[in-house]
Amino acid sequence: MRWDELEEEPCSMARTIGVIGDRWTLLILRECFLRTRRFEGFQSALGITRHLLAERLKKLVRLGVLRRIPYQDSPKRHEYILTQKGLDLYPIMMAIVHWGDTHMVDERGRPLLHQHRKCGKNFDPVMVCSECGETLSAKEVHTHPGPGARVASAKGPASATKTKARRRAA
Amino acid sequence: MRWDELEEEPCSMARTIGVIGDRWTLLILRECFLRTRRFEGFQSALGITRHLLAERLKKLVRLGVLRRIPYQDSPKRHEYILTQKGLDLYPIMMAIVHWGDTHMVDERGRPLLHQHRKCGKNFDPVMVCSECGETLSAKEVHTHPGPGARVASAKGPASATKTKARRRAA
DNA sequence: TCTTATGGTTCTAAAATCGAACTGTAAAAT
DNA sequence: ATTTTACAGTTCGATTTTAGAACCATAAGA
Repeated sequence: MRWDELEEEPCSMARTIGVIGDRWTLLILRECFLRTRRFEGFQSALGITRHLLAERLKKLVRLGVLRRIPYQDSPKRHEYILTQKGLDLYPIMMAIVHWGDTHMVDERGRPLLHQHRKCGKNFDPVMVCSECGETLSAKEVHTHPGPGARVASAKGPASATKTKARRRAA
Repeated sequence: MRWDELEEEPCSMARTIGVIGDRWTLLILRECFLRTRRFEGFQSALGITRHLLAERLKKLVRLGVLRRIPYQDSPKRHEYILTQKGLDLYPIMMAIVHWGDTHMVDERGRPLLHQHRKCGKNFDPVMVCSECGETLSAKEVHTHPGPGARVASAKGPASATKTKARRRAA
């Protein structure tokens, strides 16, 4: 399975990984949620090479996660801000941070606390069932094929009917 | 910032990315949650090269995400199963799947549905505040430094006091 | 005029990944 | 008895990605 095939996989996880599944992209998105908007800002905060940063930003714009907005002319300058599609990545980011808070902190404790404006308290993100509101864990969930599932073909990677050349973005 | 520096960053997200922040690792973990346990199973489901698979499994075991359990002698064979630390990745996986379900499905719909055993219904995962139970979104959250935050040094990547050579696992 | 700020692009070297073959044990098939 | 299959890797050369640094371009400021 190559990278440009990921988005064609009949699996929402594989497709999402095709968008955010590399280290720099996730760190760039972290910066976005921390209100970084400009090339220099990303570059100095992350230490990413300018080359890769330019490429990743382009990709995120192409996929509709970021929007490229001019904020001055001559020289043309742009800011990168999250679209709604990008903002919707927030639960993923928070889940990642929370796992790190739980399993990867050192003796000093958490680097960052999160305060819920509505209730005023520092919180952890909790995943619940949209239907009954109860906390979810892996063992309480049963998965079964949905309408977009691939037809059960012989095993092996990807689908049998080679769906090449049908590239679409977002 | 190199990969082996990620786990030393004062950021739970960076540290977590050091563990799961590459494409193959995330796909391997997807298979784990789908009950795959053996080398051949991962390999044929994913099409990953055996070389990389062996390396990634080793890494996940070293980091305490998977446990390597013998299931027969001569020849020695092992299964890879999620530890509690690994099971705790579930909210991340579900958040990733849910984003894909929302933004990356084609006209046919979702490849996979999730049913909550307790209430019996197909559900979406929802992220709520652990303190008040309300649904969370990025704009309602304020972040501030916690005890493990790095002391504000001059800007630039990572900390000023080069913390090299202080490698620890998990 | 020289320096700085910003947002890139280009280039070479190093690292990661791919793809395929190979190793080794033991059960099953011929 | 010999060959084939299943499984779990390891090894190795070729390809692709990433790192690191320099370079280009525009305009403001010293």
